[in-house]
Amino acid sequence: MSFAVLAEPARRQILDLLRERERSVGELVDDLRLSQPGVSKHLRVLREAGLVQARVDAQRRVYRVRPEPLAAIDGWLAPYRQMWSSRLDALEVHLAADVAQEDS
Amino acid sequence: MSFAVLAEPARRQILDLLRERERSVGELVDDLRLSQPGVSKHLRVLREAGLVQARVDAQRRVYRVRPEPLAAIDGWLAPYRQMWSSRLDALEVHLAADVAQEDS
DNA sequence: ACCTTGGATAACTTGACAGTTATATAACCG
DNA sequence: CGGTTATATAACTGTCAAGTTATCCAAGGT
Repeated sequence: MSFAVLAEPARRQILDLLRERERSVGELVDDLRLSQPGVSKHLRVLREAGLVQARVDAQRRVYRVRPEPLAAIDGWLAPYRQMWSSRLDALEVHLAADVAQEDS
Repeated sequence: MSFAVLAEPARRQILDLLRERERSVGELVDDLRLSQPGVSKHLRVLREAGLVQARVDAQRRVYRVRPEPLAAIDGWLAPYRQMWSSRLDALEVHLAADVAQEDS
């Protein structure tokens, strides 16, 4: 699972940037206060995790997001999502009950 | 965001175990091939991230999951979820079109 | 052909963290 | 009380990963 890949803030930021639109490495370097090799290294990790994909445009590599691997994370999260949403539901019921009490 | 906390497989495993039912540290040690101080250390990280909560029962500390902080991760994931689900939709449409073509 | 641009890779340094053993703390039990 | 159980913390070690600079490679432009 790619949790470890996403643990790095710079990599999440890269994904967020690429989510808007695809970008070349140089554009990412401008946005990410980080050296060019640093960006390339993160991109490599993301590429090997299948989270981004590079297209060659002359001397540039233009990267874009591939969201599919994130489904695994979403899957891990799913049972917990039920937990916190049911707790929210319970909270709502509780609050509603309080309001009802105020009426009496 | 607690991505870094979840990057550690042992910590995800602890959460998964606690999701079934609350457990004492000792029970977790039995399940997680890991030394007792190792487990305690992971529990500390999880506790400080608000992902687990300890209840005192005599000499034991019984831990249980607090799923709320995972909502932040879910929130980060949300826009990507749209991306991959819309891609799946597109795939379905594509497959449906293929089937339709076979009919002709 | 030469120089420049855009990225990737290499080599290195450093810091963080997971795991360990040993020890402290605290509550229960006889 | 004294011993035992349950957990936390301390101190240490080793590994790994992120960041850096320097270098390589490929493609473009003139």
